[in-house]
Amino acid sequence: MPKDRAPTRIQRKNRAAILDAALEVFSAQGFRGATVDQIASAAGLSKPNLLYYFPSKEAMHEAVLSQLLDTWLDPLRALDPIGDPIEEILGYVRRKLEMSRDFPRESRLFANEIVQGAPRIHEVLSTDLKALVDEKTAVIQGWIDEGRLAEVHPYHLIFSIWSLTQHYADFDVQVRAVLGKEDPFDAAPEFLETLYRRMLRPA
Amino acid sequence: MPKDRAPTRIQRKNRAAILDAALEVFSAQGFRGATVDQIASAAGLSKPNLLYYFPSKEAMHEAVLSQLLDTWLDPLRALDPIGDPIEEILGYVRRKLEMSRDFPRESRLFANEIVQGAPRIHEVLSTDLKALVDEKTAVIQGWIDEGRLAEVHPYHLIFSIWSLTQHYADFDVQVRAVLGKEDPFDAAPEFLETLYRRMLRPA
DNA sequence: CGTGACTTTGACCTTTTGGTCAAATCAAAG
DNA sequence: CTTTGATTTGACCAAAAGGTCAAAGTCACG
Repeated sequence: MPKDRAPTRIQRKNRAAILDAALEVFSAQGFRGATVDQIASAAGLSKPNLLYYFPSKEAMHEAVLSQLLDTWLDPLRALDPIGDPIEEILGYVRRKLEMSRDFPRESRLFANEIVQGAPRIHEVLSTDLKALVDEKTAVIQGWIDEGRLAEVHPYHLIFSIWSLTQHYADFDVQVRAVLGKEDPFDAAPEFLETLYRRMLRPA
Repeated sequence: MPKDRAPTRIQRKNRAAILDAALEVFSAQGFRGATVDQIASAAGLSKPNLLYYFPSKEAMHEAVLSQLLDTWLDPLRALDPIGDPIEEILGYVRRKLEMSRDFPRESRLFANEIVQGAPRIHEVLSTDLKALVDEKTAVIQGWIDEGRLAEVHPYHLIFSIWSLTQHYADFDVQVRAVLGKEDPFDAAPEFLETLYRRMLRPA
C-alpha cells in the first residue's frame, strides 16, 4: 500500500486495469463466484499484486460497485420537468436501452447484487434511489394531472422502464437463444418507443 | 446411496426437504455462493447425509433446476390460439405475475442462472424454449394479421412480459426499497393490464 | 549514478468447502 | 426379536481460495 500521496502513473494504470477486470469477473460470476486469481489474470497482474492495490476482494467489489452507482442513475436524473412529457420519458427509455447495449457488464453486476438481496447496497436504494424516484414520479404525476400523459401508476411506470431495458442486458443469453441470429437491439428501440407511445398518449 | 428400488417413505421426505432447502439457498446465493452446509442446515440434515441422497452439490443444483424448468414454461404453453387475443395475452401476463408473487425463489434461481450466462441450461433455451416461443409468436402474428391485435413485434412482446413480471420477483428488494410500505403486488396487476390493453388494442 | 520510495512476486499460511468413509443407528419384513 | 438393508454421522481428507510477507526488482529524481 503506497502512502497517500497523489497516485503515480503506474497506480492509475493498474487500479483502472483491476477495476475493469473486477467488473468483468464479478458481473459474470457474482461476488462469491469470482476468485481473486480470475480477476488477477483478467487484469494481467499477480494475485499479491492486486492485494497491494486493494486490501481485499471485498474492497475491489465495493470499489466497482460504488463506481457503478455513481453513474447508474444519471439517465433518470436527466429527466427534465420542463420538457415534453412523452418525449422526456421516451428519452429516458432510449438512454437506458443504450446503457444495456453499451454497458451490459454494469447492468449484470447490478442485477447480481439485487437478485441476491442487495446486501451491500440496500442502504443506497432506500435513501438515494428512493429520493430520486420520489422526485421524478412527482414530476410524472404532475404531467398526468395536467392531462399531458395518460393515467398511469408513476412508480410502476419507472419499474417498467427499468425492467424492459435492463432485460436486454441481464437476460441477453436468453433473448439471443430465442431470437436466433437476429440482434435484439435491432428491433428493441422501436418496440419500446411504440409501447410507451401507446401507453402514455393521453385519451 | 440406496439401491434403485422404489423410493422409501424416508427417501421421499428427505429428497423433498433437500430440494426445497437447495432452492432456498441457491436462489438466494447463486450456485457458487451456496455451500452444502447451508443447504444441509436449511434442510435439517447433516452434510454427509445430503451427499448420501445426492452425489454432489452440482447434482442438487441440477435437480432443482430441472424440476423448475419442468413447470416454468407452463403459463406460456397455456396461451390458447382459439381464445380472444387480448384476453389470452392478459391471462398469460396474469399467470406470470402470480408466479412472481407466489414463487419468487424459482424466479430468482432462474434469473441467477441466466444472468451468469446460463452455463447449465443454454441448451434447453435454444431448443425447447425457442421452439415454444416460435410457436406462440406465430399465433400472435396470426392475430395481428387478422387485425385482432395492434401491430407489435411478437418476440419482443413476449420478452416484455417476461421482464415486466419477473422484475417483481427478481428485483423485489429494489422495488420495495423504492415503494416503501406499499406492496408492489397491490398495483402491479392493474398496471400491467392497463399497459397491455393500451398497447395491444387494434387501431 | 545513487538513493529512497514504489512495485512485484514466490512461497507460504489459514480457512473454507466439497467430498469420503467406516462405524453406528434405525426400520421393518419375516 | 432378529436379521438385513437403509439411514445417519463424526472424523477426515484434499483442493480451492483469500490473504500475508520478506525479499527482489523498478522508477524517478536530485
